[in-house]
Amino acid sequence: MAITATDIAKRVGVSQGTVSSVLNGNGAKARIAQATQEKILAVAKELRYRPSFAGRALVRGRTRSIGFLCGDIRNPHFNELADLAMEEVERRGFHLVLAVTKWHTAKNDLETFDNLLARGVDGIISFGSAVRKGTPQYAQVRAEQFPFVCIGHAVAGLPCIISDNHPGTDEAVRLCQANGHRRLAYVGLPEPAKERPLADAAARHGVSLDTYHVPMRPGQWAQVSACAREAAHRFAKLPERPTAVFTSSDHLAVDFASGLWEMGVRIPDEVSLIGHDGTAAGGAMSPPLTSIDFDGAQVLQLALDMVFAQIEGRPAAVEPVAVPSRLLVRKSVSLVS
Amino acid sequence: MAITATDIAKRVGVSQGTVSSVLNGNGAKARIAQATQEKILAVAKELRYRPSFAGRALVRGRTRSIGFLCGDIRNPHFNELADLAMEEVERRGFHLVLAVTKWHTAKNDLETFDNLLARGVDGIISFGSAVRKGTPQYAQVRAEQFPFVCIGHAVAGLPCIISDNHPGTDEAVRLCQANGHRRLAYVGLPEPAKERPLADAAARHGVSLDTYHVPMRPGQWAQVSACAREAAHRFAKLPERPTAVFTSSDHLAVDFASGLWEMGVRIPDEVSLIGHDGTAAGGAMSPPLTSIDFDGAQVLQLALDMVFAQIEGRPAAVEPVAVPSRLLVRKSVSLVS
DNA sequence: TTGAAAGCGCTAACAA
DNA sequence: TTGTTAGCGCTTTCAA
Repeated sequence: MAITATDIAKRVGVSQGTVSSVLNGNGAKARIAQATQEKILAVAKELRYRPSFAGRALVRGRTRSIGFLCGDIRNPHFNELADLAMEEVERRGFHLVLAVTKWHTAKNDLETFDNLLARGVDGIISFGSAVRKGTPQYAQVRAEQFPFVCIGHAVAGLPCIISDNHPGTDEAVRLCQANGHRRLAYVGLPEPAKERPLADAAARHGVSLDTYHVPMRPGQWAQVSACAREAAHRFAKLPERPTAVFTSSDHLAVDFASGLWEMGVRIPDEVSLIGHDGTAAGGAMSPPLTSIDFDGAQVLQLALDMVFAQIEGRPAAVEPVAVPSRLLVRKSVSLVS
Repeated sequence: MAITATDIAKRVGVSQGTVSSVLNGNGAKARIAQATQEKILAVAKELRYRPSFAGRALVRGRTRSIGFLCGDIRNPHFNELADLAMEEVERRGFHLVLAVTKWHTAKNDLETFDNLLARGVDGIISFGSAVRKGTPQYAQVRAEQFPFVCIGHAVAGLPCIISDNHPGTDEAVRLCQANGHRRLAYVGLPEPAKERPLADAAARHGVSLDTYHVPMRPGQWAQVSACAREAAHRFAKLPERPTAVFTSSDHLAVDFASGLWEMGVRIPDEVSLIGHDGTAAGGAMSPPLTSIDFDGAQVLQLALDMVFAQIEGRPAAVEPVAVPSRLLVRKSVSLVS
């Protein structure tokens, strides 16, 4: 069994309460004799004492941990964000608990959310859209004022941060247009928040837009790669191909590009490619991927500020905060051949 | 405040102990009346009761969570493994708590390990090499018989799983040799476990081997990408380039390939590339990366079996378990031009 | 300057 | 069939 504060107390010959005060740095406040303090500290170190997480959490009513709910930790969009979040959260003395839903189903999303709650996290940052009006979880979060922030989806009545994809998308379409592209394509999951700005921009700049939804049913999440690859194969065989492809994510773009490569279609010479999310992983592609970025660092900072504010009792605004996207120009768009 | 078992007890008009029994499925064993059980269950659901994590952990002495200690969650090797681990661990009713060290320093590695302990995890799977003979952590793990498994590094006296890189590396070198390659290169971190088998195989197959260590000092971990890219730039300018490059990881290979692309050097036409770890991310490169795989799924399964065995009180073997690597042939190796 | 004690929410053994 | 009780390890207040 691990060693407890009581063990130390016995060794030093003081009460457990005294040990607790000293170990929490309240020795001075509690007016414990210097000598006693030193002895306690020494014994604690010698025995490699570490306070019981559970004991502490129980009495404090806090676990000092934040839940991070996302669809897939393999997706660079999420693992890069998780990485950032971990760093920041730890800087604040908290831990990050990851939970991935694999986007099986909305039901699974909610279950994962419940899991996180069961895990005793003090707040949740969610990239899913499951916690929405009408679900018991939504009611609970509101009733308990549970610290919560949703990123990427507007949830009425709850704090959330959404990306305004218009500016970045418009820039991207303009770039394509300037490079002579007249036929664009969207390849990816059905995502109105990304497709609408694209359709708008295409119309505005007088270029056509074809849409190829990657077929992904619930439970198929593991096969994104395969789907994107197949989509690329089909795309390559199209009689008259669009010359620039917008994908719903960098993650998908990687596989799509690989699929094109297999078909002998080269980027950016034969097809230009534009991703979404502005991940570092996109930047490490061959060629580096031009992408519609949403400034993850800023969004995350905002999100964390919002959860921590709630944890500290300051309520967060519930009007969606919109962060404008912008184009991250790299090397996957070129003059149409 | 969240709702407690006592709240339910009051509402139903029974004792808190009764509520606890029923909610833990011990209603029958405790011979609680059917009607009472139903009432309790109903109220619990209505109030969306969730047992306090801390309370439960305290009395059980377990948090039902496993720590996953790795260097970098952006590295596909780790995030793919973490993904697998999460799934399996959750299947067993546990949670996975991630902790990344960024490989700053050994000291940081140990601190992160301590963090995980402080977090109250019931066991740790570590990809770091910090917990080694001589450290207090090592002593503690042994003294407390703390459930622990190290992957990738042999730790005397502690359960560990290492990869025997010889078979896969030999296959890879043979493949290169058969394709006409006479000059190989190793690009990556100094990693004897990978370099030695490579040197052996090169000698055995009569091909030369140059070594280019990517300069990475502690704290520079964030710049792997930049380093790999620069290494590629330097490599591209070499007067007489080796024709096949072995990297220390798929992660690094991605950036190295991108760097080569920028210099106009094409894979596999001008340079063949072989990665390490056999990640899905490598398979999504253009071209798909041939890689020395170590069967992460099997290793992880083994590792989890070992931690869970220890958690359940069965001690695990402390002789290193070696898993042979094998070559994952994809499309980044071709005939030398 | 320190000890004693209450109580956080829960489980489990034992009474009633 | 159900209630009571004793802790789990900790923080914190109040006494001594």
